[in-house]
Amino acid sequence: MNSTKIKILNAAEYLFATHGYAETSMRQITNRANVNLASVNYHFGSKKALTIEVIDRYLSQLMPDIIANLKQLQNKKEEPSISAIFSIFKQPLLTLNSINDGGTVYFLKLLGRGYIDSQGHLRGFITHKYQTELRFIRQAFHQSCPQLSEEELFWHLHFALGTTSFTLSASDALTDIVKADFNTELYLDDILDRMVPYISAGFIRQGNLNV
Amino acid sequence: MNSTKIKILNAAEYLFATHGYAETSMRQITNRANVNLASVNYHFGSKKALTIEVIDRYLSQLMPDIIANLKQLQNKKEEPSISAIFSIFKQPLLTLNSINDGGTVYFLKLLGRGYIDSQGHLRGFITHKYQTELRFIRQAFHQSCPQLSEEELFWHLHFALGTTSFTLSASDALTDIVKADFNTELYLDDILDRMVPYISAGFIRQGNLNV
DNA sequence: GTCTATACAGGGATAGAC
DNA sequence: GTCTATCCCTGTATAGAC
Repeated sequence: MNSTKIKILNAAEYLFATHGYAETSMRQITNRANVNLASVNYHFGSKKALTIEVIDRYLSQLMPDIIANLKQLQNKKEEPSISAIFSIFKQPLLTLNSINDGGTVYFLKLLGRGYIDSQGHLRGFITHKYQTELRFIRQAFHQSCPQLSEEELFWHLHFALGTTSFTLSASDALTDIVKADFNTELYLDDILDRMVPYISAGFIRQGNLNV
Repeated sequence: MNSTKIKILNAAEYLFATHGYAETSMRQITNRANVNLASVNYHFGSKKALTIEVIDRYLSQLMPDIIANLKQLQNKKEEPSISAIFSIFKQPLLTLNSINDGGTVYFLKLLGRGYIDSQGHLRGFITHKYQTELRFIRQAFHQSCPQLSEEELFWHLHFALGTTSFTLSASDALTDIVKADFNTELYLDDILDRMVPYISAGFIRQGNLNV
């Protein structure tokens, strides 16, 4: 149990999610973690590698959970509802809160920032390390919803991921705008409540799934 | 006619689009533009301000195109569908790509970054300069889906922006995956075609309205 | 193995001479 | 407007202490 690594991961996760990747310096991270500056490079190799490990801490728990839920769904004979499909992701995502308080939001924020920010290094890492899991997810979805082609599902899942991670990444800014323009005080729950129907609609229309 | 400003803008635009924002240094920009390092800060104030002006060169071309297309659509007698409105954005966006290689993707990446950025300088600039254009666009959407309140429309439009920015940020990788796994050759054009129905679906309240 | 102090090159920004 | 010199901060590498 290396406590320095974990202290760095926790500090980096918080700072990356709240201030952004580029706006967070190694010195800020190590100050917050109460460790020496050089320990980041000793334990992780580079700032970029640290970013990936921060996200992978969540992914390594998320992926097996999703696969397990998918296999469970495949065992049932009936055609799955759209809400059943979403709960495949919902429960594993909420479980991330057990790793670290607010973990679910951190993960989705970091994913969004990482996808848009980095030169595709995060993407490359994920598609390489979780190659088999990602393929399994697509194939399982295809078997469960034969009315959508595997390729259509691939795109739909990515669109949904985009909506989710972008919205959460920008959630602070968006709630500020809404407060200024519409005088409405919104919290994360409210945003999610607005987002879920939007995401679902994109699946229902083309797929003709039962709600 | 200040040629130094334009030389800097051209160099920055190219380098930002090909190597990314963070990976492009002021010294690279000024070397490519054959101007002095300090001239960037003299003419633009900061690297961030330069970025905003680079984006604005895209915006200043995009906005009139979109408005023109919208007005053309409104001249037709029938009520325009949501997907028809979204298709309005497609051609102007792709035009950015023909002006500068990778322009479409880079513009949307920067737009996404600007919205994720909690400081919101880019957001403030856009909403101020393109006030009337943005209001016109919002009104067009409001006419096509009057069942959505202004606040709901705000969120839906940002969900759509998130899907677009996120997806196109990864578009090169996604087309690679699709080619490898499904043996389908896709271009930016095709991705937008797949995205429009998905984005539009979220604007339609379950069951009614023309798609 | 782990941690610390420190050196270094490259980053953006700026003051002042021209 | 333009240029030089310089400032402080960044990520990274390394030598040496525990």
